Amino acid sequence: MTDVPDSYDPEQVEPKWQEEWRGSEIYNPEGEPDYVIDTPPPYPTGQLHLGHALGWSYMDFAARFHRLLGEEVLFPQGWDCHGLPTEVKVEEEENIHRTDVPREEFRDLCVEYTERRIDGMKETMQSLGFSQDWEAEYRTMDADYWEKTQRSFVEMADGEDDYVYRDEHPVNWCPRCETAIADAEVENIDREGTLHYITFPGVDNDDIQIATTRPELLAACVGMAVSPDDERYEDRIGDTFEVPLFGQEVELIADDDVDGDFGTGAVMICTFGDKQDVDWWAEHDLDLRPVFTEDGHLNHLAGDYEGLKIEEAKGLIADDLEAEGLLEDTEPTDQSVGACWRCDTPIEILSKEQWFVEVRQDEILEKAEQVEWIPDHMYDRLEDWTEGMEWDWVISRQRVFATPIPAWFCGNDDCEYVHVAEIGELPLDPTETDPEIDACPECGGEDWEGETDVMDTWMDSSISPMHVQGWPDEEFTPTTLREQGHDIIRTWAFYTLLRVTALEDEIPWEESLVNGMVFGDDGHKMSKSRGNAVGPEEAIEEYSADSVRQALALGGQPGSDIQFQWKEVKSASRFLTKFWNIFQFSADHFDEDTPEIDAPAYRDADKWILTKLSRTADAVEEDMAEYRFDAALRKLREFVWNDLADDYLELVKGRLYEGRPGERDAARKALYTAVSASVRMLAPFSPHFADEVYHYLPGTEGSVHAASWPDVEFADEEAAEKGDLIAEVASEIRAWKSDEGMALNADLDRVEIYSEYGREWDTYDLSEAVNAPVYPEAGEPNVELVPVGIDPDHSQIGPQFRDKAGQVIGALESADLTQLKNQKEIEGEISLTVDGEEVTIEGDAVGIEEEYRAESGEEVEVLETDRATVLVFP
RNA sequence: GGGUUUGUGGUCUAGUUGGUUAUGACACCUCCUUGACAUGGAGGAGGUCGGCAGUUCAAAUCUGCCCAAACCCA
Repeated sequence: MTDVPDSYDPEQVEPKWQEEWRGSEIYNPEGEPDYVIDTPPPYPTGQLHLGHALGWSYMDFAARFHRLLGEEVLFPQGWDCHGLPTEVKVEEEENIHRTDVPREEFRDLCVEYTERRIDGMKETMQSLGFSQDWEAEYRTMDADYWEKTQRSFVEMADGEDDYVYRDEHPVNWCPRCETAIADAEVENIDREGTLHYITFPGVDNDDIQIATTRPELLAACVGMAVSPDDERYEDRIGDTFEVPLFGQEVELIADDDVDGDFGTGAVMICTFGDKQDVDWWAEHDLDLRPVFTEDGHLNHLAGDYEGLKIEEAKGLIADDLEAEGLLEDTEPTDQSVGACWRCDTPIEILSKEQWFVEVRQDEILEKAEQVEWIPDHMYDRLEDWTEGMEWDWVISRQRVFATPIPAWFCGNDDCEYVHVAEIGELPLDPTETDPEIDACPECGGEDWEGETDVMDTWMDSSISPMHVQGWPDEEFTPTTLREQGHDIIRTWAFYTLLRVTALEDEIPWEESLVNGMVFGDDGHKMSKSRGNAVGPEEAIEEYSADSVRQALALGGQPGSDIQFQWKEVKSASRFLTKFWNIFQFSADHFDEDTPEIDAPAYRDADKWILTKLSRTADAVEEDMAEYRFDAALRKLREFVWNDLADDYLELVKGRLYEGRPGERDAARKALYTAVSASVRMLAPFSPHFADEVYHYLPGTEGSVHAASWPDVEFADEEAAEKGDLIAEVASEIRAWKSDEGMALNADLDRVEIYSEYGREWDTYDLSEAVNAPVYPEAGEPNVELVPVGIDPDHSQIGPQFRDKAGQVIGALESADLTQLKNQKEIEGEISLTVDGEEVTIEGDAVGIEEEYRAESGEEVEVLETDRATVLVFP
């Protein structure tokens, strides 16, 4: 084989194979798949970042590995299209407000925009060599997908279980996005606020002071509260006070949840400042005085302040309190405020009529426990989040670009009937279509008003495993794997568990593999302002996709955060070069018949490398099956570099160049087996490189990704031991030559090797490797033997002597070495006096370290390895 | 404030049920063009395994406390 290029050029090779794969069907499963990935449908931001690259690499490693095992793998790719950020971008780009154009037109603009974004991300995915089945691509904005979302809604609304309901209830509200949002979409941000000490004049009693960071909520004040244990207010429970500036009268109540140490120990209760207010309001049956509008202004209940923005009102009201002499003091305070995770605007809590999905914690957790979480502590996160859920999931959004809620309201103002569509009517947009039923079953009215609210996008993505499994046409069976970042456990994983449990009473996936975050080279979160952000494209261009993938695999074990390091990418690229050179050298000795070499006369070195290969393949397979990609790749690299290249290749060079046909064939066959197996094991990590090598390898047909996992059952323990001896001696002599300043191929007069294998081993390859005649010898070399120390076996001496073990070791160390040696050799045990007592130690438990010393003046060098004593005659 | 996770040579990282000399990579120093590879080879220096206490004959590993960081939650 001489047509193998001298060097490996990923810039040319990678695009070539990507093109090849695109035109083939190797990533499309045939028939019923065995291994199904519920790929996270990313939000089409247009940019695939390294965090995505990590998650997708994990999935691709798993997909390719399972294909090599002969499984039919379904690795689809979806896109979670709907959502606010796109609406905002489109508004910016078109310079319009979404209400400026008809809903349908605005939706079309969003679709068009999303398509462009998807294309960009797809390109990066392909340049990273991911092996999705693009025939199974889906987009949640397509009608055939959101038909499923609507169907799932209808089933959950109509089913006996009745998960979906409509109600007025306080919800998180983003005043900028002007929509309700779910708990999962609220993020807490820490900031410094101002604590206002405000006097509430007493009605027929003394004044009281409260502390609040939100004076703009005075208009919404419906009560005051103190801790029941607070002695300062012991006699004042039930007293009435007047709300400053606004005049409504409120009562002081006692509640355990008041923190008496904060501010003055008295707080005002408003509708609503936070969730705590909601609790108090519900528990003490207080009035509802909502003062905020949906777009973040004050309404008529705020009197003169009507129309002001919330932030403006805060300042003005504080000023006016000051003017009235009711603002006692202000001080800075650290506060944590809920904010919209999409735009960081502080959220408000408004009481609104919305659609909800009931959260049934127990049944979600029951299913979550049946999922295998990798790493398993990720289950705890889900459990914590689930148990901490206080409110049901609000699924309606006051937006446009999302799945329409298939429901209508009776057009008769006096009738409150709400009609949910039948499954047969779907997909539909209720703002454009009337229901199939004619008359309202309650009032007989025939006019219908379509629901303009749309669904939370998590309603789309939380049925992804069902979509992937062909629901509703096919009966649902759990997918095999869900891979995702730990940041979306509380959202996507949670909602998916909720939905699949509700709809199918099944787990969505058997295994949930969680990836960590990817940090920059400096160990910090990647950010543009920090200047440590790296995109996949940049890294590919610098070193190759195959190297980036290896660097991601080796960054740490799945689940832990990893640091993106250029040096790892670089060392991966060096490994590929090394592997290429090994292959190139090997290929020189291969021909078309090499794979067919039958009954080769393997020598010890061959049996040794095959045994090592077999062990490596087993270990790597085990790691891959457990998603320990880091360990798998590390073991593979060590085998290829240390065992195959450094040791085996050096040993068999002589045989390959000058051996007799039979001897040569054995080496060629063993080498072929090792290279062929290694390249297949590398295929999940570096698929382009692997295909390139595989394609040049004789006896192969088609892609390495359609090949099978190496099945090298070779176990010759004795040959493995002898091979270790050979490799060890070769390496020791190489090191010695290096130390002596000799050329590594310098010839030697002869080498004698004394080992437990005596004369019963194969010296041919070693002799070639060290360039000297090699004489295996039994017995002891004829040189002076000097004991230099002891090597106690703590695992024997420890348990035997317990608390005396330290003294025993001490006695051994100070004993006369020659005497110890004699005792051990003659009696098989060692007797010592320890602390005035006679103790006896098994001979096995004490190793005697000895060194051979050449007689002075003799032309011989004595080298010691673990398994042998080597006499080198230069 | 609560929870989860992490802390190993300059940097990143491995270490399965406690057991001799703690893994590898990168960087660093010295030497070497030998018939795959100088993107290579051989050798070397560099660690109180975050700290303190405890359990044990024996702790990177188990327990407790403390410190630091990341994430999640309040």
